[in-house]
Amino acid sequence: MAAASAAATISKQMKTYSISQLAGLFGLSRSTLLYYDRIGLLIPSDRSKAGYRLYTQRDHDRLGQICTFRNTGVALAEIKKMLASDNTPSEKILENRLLEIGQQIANLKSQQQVIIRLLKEMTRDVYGPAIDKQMWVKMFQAAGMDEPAMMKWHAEFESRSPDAHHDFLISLGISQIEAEDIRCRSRRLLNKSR
Amino acid sequence: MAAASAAATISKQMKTYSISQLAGLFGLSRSTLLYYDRIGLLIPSDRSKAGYRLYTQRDHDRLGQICTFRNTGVALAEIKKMLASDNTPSEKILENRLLEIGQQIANLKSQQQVIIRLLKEMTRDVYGPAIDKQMWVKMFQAAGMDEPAMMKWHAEFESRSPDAHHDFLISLGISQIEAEDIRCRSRRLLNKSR
DNA sequence: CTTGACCCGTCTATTGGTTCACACTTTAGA
DNA sequence: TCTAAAGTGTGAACCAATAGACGGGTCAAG
Repeated sequence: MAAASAAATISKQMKTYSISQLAGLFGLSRSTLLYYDRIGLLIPSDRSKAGYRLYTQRDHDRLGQICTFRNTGVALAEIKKMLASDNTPSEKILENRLLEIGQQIANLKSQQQVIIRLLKEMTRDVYGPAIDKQMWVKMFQAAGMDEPAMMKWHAEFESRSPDAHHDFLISLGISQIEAEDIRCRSRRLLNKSR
Repeated sequence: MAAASAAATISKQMKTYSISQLAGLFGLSRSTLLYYDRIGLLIPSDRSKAGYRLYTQRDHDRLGQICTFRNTGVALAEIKKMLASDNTPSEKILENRLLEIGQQIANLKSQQQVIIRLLKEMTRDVYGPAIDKQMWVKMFQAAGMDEPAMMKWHAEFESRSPDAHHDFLISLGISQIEAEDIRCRSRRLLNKSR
């Protein structure tokens, strides 16, 4: 029993990390590790005689896993479950998360639409009906959209409501011909991708 | 002064809404309106003699605006600012939000990548290296991906790391020829969109 | 006048932490 | 060896944006 205990107990020679050390290693704050301890997600294997948390290599590895799952946006409670039962009910959780992400992206995209509509209205009020195409491009670029993203956006707009897309393009002061060109390219992109 | 007061005061005949009525009208909960009152975002213009909140038509309209901005995901504090100064410093806020949304979408997409990588590893561990193509398609479909979305995903994978994409396709038990076909189509889609 | 539906304010819980206050321990330099 | 700084412990409060429960007051119909 003494031998078993010796094997099970954390060896004194083993390398341990203090809370701030470990946090720094993973780019987390001390507070976060305190929090993980509190919610039982990562409880340090040992304490110093003064009560300081001592994280072992195993704790270090576990935190690595936690960070990996955290990067998927899975809730901490779910991560805890996944690490507890180490076979693979994890799959379901990850698949659910994949589904969630899809919905969230869809939400964000619809928010984009709303904002763009609002900005369009506001700029029309202020600058008159003829808004510069330039200005829109600048605005989209400021929003992190690059050329392909803008093309994709046009394609989506075109598929969602072709008439509104046409009106929108015309409202930018773009010529009929150029507008038709953009719509045509949008439709082609759309056809390619389905 | 009596006349001015009469004009400024809320007329007794004016149609008013109770808190639950108004909430129902906009698909919100009573708690939400209570909260909006507490943070000063929407304070009812009047109270009944028993202290009940009475929302006027103007309150109703203001809530409409609030809901519109809420649909853009702008924080309530920002909405409050926008409604307070009614010219257009709102633009900056909306543009910032547009930027934020772009970042959030990028985050979510990277989360997707992480999950897909994890799921791939897990399924390989459990079912051996030869995973069914069928299974992946089913999994993606469960995640809300349709054909065009899957094609887009392949295109992204191809652009991000062509070798890994190739390995991935082969690992699904897909023939060299079919894999080449998919990669080729991915590249074409990619070229079209940039 | 009673009943049931509605409303009141207040309190708690949620997620993933962050920040604060205050006391104790460790470590470094003088 | 003393002291000051840095590190650590605990517990609590705070953030957004609600949701729900509580005990008690109010309103309309029967």
